[in-house]
Formats: sequence, C-alpha cells, structure tokens
Amino acid sequence: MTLTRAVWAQGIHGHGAKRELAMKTAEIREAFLSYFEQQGHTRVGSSSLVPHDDPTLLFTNAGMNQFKETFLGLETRAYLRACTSQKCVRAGGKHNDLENVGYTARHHTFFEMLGNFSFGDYFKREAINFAWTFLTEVLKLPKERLWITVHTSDDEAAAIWIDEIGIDPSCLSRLDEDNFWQMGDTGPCGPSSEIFYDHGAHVPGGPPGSADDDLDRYIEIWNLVFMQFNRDGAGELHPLPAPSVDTGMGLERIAAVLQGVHSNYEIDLFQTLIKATASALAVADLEEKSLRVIADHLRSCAFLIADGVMPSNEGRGYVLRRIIRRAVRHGNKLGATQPFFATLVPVLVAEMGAAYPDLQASESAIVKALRAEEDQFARTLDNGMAILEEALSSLEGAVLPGELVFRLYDTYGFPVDLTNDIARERNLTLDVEGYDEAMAQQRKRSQESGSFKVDYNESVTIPGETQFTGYDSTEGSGTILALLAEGEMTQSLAAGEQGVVVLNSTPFYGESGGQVGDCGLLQGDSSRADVTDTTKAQGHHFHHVQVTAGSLSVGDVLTSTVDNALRERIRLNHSATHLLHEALRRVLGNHVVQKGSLVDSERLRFDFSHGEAVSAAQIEEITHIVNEQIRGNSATTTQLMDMDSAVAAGATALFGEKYGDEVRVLSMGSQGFSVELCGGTHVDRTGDIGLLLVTGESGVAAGVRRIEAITGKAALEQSLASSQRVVDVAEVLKATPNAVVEKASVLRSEVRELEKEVARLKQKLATSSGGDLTQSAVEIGGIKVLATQIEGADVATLRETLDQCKNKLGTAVVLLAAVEGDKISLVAGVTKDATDKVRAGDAIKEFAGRLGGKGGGRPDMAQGGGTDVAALPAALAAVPDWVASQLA
RNA sequence: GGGGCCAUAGCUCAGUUGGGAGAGCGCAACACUGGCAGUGUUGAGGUCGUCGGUUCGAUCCCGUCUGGCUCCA
Repeated sequence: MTLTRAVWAQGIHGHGAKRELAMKTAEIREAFLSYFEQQGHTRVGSSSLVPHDDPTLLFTNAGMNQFKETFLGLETRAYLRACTSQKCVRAGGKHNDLENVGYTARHHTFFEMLGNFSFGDYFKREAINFAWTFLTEVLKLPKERLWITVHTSDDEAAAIWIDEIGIDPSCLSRLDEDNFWQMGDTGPCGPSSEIFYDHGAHVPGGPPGSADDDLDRYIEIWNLVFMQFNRDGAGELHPLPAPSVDTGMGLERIAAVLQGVHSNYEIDLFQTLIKATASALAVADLEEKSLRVIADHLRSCAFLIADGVMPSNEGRGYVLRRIIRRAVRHGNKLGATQPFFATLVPVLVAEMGAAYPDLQASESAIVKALRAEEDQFARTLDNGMAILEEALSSLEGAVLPGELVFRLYDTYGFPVDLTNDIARERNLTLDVEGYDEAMAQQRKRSQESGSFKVDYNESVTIPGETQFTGYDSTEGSGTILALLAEGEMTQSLAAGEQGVVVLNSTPFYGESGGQVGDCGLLQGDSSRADVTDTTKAQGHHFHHVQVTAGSLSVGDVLTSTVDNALRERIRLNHSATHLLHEALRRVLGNHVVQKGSLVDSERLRFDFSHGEAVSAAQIEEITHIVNEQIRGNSATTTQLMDMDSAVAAGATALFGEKYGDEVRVLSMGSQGFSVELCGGTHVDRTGDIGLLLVTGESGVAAGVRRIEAITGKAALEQSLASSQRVVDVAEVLKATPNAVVEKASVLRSEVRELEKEVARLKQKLATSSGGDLTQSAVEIGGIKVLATQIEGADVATLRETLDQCKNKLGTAVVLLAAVEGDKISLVAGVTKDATDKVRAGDAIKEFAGRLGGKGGGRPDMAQGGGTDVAALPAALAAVPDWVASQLA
C-alpha cells in the first residue's frame, strides 16, 4: 500500500513536488466555471438536492437534472449555454452502493458534478474542443495521458477527435453501449464520448474496451453526451431538430488526477475532513476506512439538511437517517463514546461554505439536526442492547436465530452488523439464512402493496404547452389537442366515458404548489363533460372528465367554465397559506421551511420544518399576525420577473413548485409582508380572506409539524359554533360564559374532595361493618365461616370489608355479596393458614355459578358476579355446608 | 404506500392462566448531624394514551383513533 501510494504520488508529471503545487478542489471548481463563462456560458447555481416535480428521482444525481425539461423542449431558458457545479447525492434507490462507500477509491454518497450544457446551440465540435482545451490548457494535463472513447456509430465525433484535435487513433476506442446515453426508454438520447486519464503503465489495467478496463489505470474523467435523437414508443430513433449537449465531470475525480493521488479520499478537501474527524475521535491512523466513511457521509448529510431534508422514517428523510446512522456506527467503531458527528459540521462549512452559501446559512440547523439524530440513535442502540441481552440470557445453542436478528433490526432498528459484533465476542454465530428469508418477505409485502398511480410523463408525449388564462378569468374556450383514456391516447371520448382532455388554452388551474386543481364544466356544440380534477404534466393541463352528453373529439372547440364558488374558497385558503407561512417564520424562526401544503375548498394544511410542537401561545400569536394582515386589506400584487430579480426581491421559493426562467412573484400584506414565488390563484385584497382560524397542530414526521386552518365563511361559522358551545356549557354548569373556566375548575376540585371523602367513608364503613359482621360467623371444623350481604357496597368496599373480616376472625372463610340493580358482586377470602383446605377461587366458582354468573381469583382472594338476585339468600345460607364438604 | 413494536407516578421503567396499581430516582414534611453533604421516617403524586367491544370483572384480550420508535418500498 505504502509503495503504491508513493508511486501514485509521483503525480502527473512524474515528480512528487507537483502535488504540493497542484490546484485545490475549490480552485478547480472555480476554474471550470469561469472558463465556460468565458466561452459564453451562463453560470447557473446548483439546484437543490431535492428534485422538484420529479417523483421518479429520490435525489438530484446529475448535472442535467435541473435542465431535464429544457432538453425535452418543455421549457425554455433565457440562455442557450450553461455551466454548473451541481451537488449530487447517490444513495438509496436503484444504484444503492451505500455499503461500498469508504471502502473503494471513488464511491461517494455526495459528489459534485461539473457540467457544461448546450440547449440547441453548439454541438459535437465545440463540446469536444471546449473539453480538450480546458483539460490541456487550463488544467495543463499532458495530452499523451488522455484516452478517448466514441460510440461505434459516431464517425462524426471520431473524425473531430482525430483530424481536428489530433488524437492518436491508437488512443481512441469505439464502444457500443458504454457510449450511448438515454434518459429513459423513450425521449432524448444520443451517442457519448468519454475522456479517460491514463495513470501510467505501473498501474494495473487496460484501456477502455479491453478485458481489464475496470482496473485503475484508465479512469473516466469526463462524459460528453450528444443528444441528437428522440426515441419513440416503438424504439425508433428520430433526429432532433436542435441537438443538445450535456456533459459531466466528477470534481473529486479530476481533483485526484491533478493532485496525483489514487483515491478521491486523498484530495485536499477530504484530507481536511478526515484529519478533523481523526482529531475529534483521537484516531492516529489516517488510513482508517471508517474515517473516509464519516467524511463522505458528513458531506451528504449536511447538504441534504441544508436543502430541507430531515431525518425521518420514510422517503428521502429515511435515506438521510440511514446515512447518519452509518456514519455514527463507524465513529463508534473508532471508539467514539460521545456524539461527535455534529461537531464536524463547522469544518465542512469552512471548506465548502464559500461555494455553497446555503450550506453556510444552514450551519446551526445542520448541527442541531445531526445532534438530535445522534442522540436518538444512541437511545435506539441502548434499547436494542437491552433486548439482545435479554434474548442472549435465555439462548440455547451457539446460533442466534435469524428471526431474532431480523426482529431486532426491523422493529427496534438495531444494526445487524452490531448484532454480529456482539455475537462474535461471545462465540456465537448468526443464522444469516433465516434473517435473509425474513427480510425477503418484508420486501415482498412492501412491494405488493405499492401504489399504481398512472404516470402520464412515462406513457404519452404531447407536444407544445397549454396556455393558462385562469389568473384573470374563470371562463374561456380552447381547442382539444389530445384525449386520453386509461393512460392511452385516443381520438374521441363518448358519453359515459371517463378520460383526460388536453386543451390549447384553459382557465382551469392544474394541481401544483399544493393547490388542488379546479373543477367545472367543458361544453361543445352538442357535448358536455364534467371536470372532476385538473392536473399538470409536460407543460399541459390535464382535465380529468366524465363525459355526460355527446362525444368529444380531437380538434373540437370547447367552452370552459370553472366552478367559481369552489375556486373562490380555494383562493381564500391559498392566500391565507402565504400569510401563515410568513407568520410562522416570524414567530418560530427562519428555520421554518415549507415541507408541503394542501389547499382545497374546505381547508388548508401546511407542513413545515420545526423541531417541536408549536405551543398554544405561539399559535395564538401566529393567528393574530395573520388576521392583522387580513384586516390591513392591502392589495395583492403579482409580478413576472426572472429568477435572479425575484431572489433579489427577497422571494421565498415554494417546495414542489417548478420554476421556469420567468417566475411569478406574489406579494401580499402590508409593506411586502409575504413575498413568495407562486403560480397559484389568489385573492385581490387580503381582506377577502375574512378570517383565519387554526383548527389543529400535529406532527407529521420527526422535525416536521403540520398546521391546519380554515378561512372565510367556514372560519366564521366555526368560531360562532364554539362560542355557542361555551354558552351551552355555561348553562349546564350554571355559570356565566365568562366564568366557565373558573367554575369548571372549582367543580373539578370539589369532585376530587368528594371522591376522597367517599373513599374515607367507605373505608370507615368497611372497618365498622367488618366488626359487626364477625358476630354472625359460624365455626366449621375450626374455621370461622362468614357469608353475608352488604347493602350499597361496591366492589372496592367489599374487598376492604373482606380484609377487615379476615383480620378479625383469624382462621376464616368469608364470602361477601352486594346487589346493585340486577347484578350481584361477590368476593371471597380465605386466610392464608386455611388455603390448603379451602380455596377462595373454588368458593367463587361454586357460588357465582349458583347465581348465574362466573368468577375466579387466587386461593386467598377471589372475585365474581351473578345475576340471579332471588337465589342469593339461599346461596349465602349454603356456604357453611359447602365449607364442610370441602373439609371432608 | 405496507409491516412490526411501544404508550403505567414529574423522570426511567416493572407488572401473564383477566381478579386488590408497584420499584428506583425526583418532590414535600419531619427527625438525626457543628456546617456542607448525607442518613432515616412519613407523605403527596395515577380516569394504566383515546374511544368502543368481549367479560360477572380489562392496565392485561380484540378493534378504532392519537402520539412516539423502527424496518421495507
């Protein structure tokens, strides 16, 4: 290892000194972006790790993610050339190599992807020239170390490389599948060209396309994708009118090459993190794999939290939780006894905060969230450990059952590798097969119940865009562009059928930004369809309809009418959501970020990041702030502007909303109280909302709270109804409405006093009557037998009395009964010194049976009941004889 | 979206053929001790998460809801 490292460290020019002079990771990032800016590219910020509007993608995993719609032609940008340094996360989902991270040279959960993009502007020639110039002139990589691959069909690219760049044909491979890229089974695709770096003959491995090309000598550093075809549903390729370019170069890889190191973990950025971790955990060996795991995971966790993901038990939050816990486990392996992970955050922020201001701004939130999760995990481990110890104490044999291992993991979150460590310490092994079997069943269950929501993005392609006219009007007309039935394109929909109508223009709002879609009516000359919902996909509004008369055909012109009353109520709720959001931020703090929202005609629901329950006092304050804004009755303004201006104006972007170049900025409340990007429909003046009333506050997931509220007429009615309830309560309590609380609390303490008094009296009654009752006991074979009825006693009193009787009688058998309505309660007691002859349980079974009931208990005390009140005197009279029979 | 587990005193938790609500810590009062600290005694504190069902009887069995933990997708 040491030898190999020395060889690697000789670096690209063959002498180790260069490593010291090599560009830092941050300098490479900046060099890339400024080079492409000079080539006419717009420097675009990294998009969030949480992809908006793409449910198929767990996390942003490539530079092109934020441009997907642009490549598909569904949206246009203000520029034709762009360059980015995109933060990416790969964990969970399809390519889940979480377990490899830290143990290989180039696997990461988080990485940065440098990319330059052309949207129908330049193509292969320029893309290749840019890449070559940047690598050889800006980064000064030696040309002879670079190896090129081109698709078998792509003579054009091969010719550019060989004839124009001057690549030696022997350093160029023509590959098939490795050099073809596609977004999905259909859609844009094309050949790619990759640039490899040759670490030199002293490293094992062959050039791309050879048998041992997966070894470390040739490392892919840059992938240039030439999007020139559109693949249709039948698999046919059609040339795109405006071919595009998408490239990607892993920042950590190129840094490793430039710094002359073998593993990405040896670049300056990672070394800083690793050293900080080693120092925090007092670990001397910097080669320790666990340090790499922690350094890698620190990056993904911090950036995910900065983008609003919080540890939880599902979806993205769950992936984050797993990464955090894996990091903490590795810390524990290195001997950590205290929470350490969160303490590393400042080091990361110092290293990367300049390039990612969001990270810097979220520092305290990241520390808080990581610390909380570390504490939670520690509790989980303690708990699991206790259960494991318990199971081990009664274990027979030397194998831990798979079922137990699985249950520890599944139910209590106790990591299997930890179970394994503990088992090994005690010379035990795990039943891995049984564990795998249980896990396979769990997977099967989950998959079988997966949802089957139709994803129109996958099944059909509709060109163009629907024009939305609904901000100004709730009526309009439009031509049918397409009809869908059961997810398939169709030419017509007949009366009685359900389907989807796509128009070229519509006033119907499509579900987005948490606001539900509009309902209403579509009418043709002789046709009519009810719109039950409107959704958005591919830039189009999908009207989900039930045809009620005539039939609809592609090309028909329809009159569209939105259900105005419904729309009006939705507007109130949606506008109130914006005021609520800002009020929450002012009262609870700026860490409040929208995590989801649902706005319909009945109510509004707003989910946001916040660590603890919102107190009643805080809710009151929030309600005041919102209603103050409503009473202010200021005009709502919407402005279209580009994204940069919007951010400059202080606009907050809403989660789940897709923004094009031109965004709609909504200002509401006095003096720009709330400024947000939003495409929804809103009130003209805040006063239209009338009133906002919070109806509930609850938790959705760890770190996420939910507030539900109502507005307008509904809020007023609710408010009136609760006032009326107070009046009603006051009447029942015989108090004035203003004094109900006081009255209720007085009554409650009175009830308490009375209950205590009753308990005292019962006790007294039991003591005195116990004494009286003992008079009537008869003696059978040396045992005093007492069987009697007590008026008005309950079960607790019977028991008390029973104890008193036993105390006073010495050796005794006692049976006491009380009648309430048509129900008889029985208790039986036998003093300890007689339980070997007579058992209380037997007595109860016998006499409860005679009274049409059942009962049971211990030998010295038993309870039961019956219903045959008439038979009670005879039953009690028979007790002495029964005792005699037991003694016989 | 689909499973599993949990909810008992202010806190940490015990509590099985369904039959009388407990421990430790903390709290209060009193006593001992020169002070601090401590020790001892006594006491307060519980609709056993919610609502419903089964049962003579439910903290316990069944179901609903709420909250928390956890795994899978």
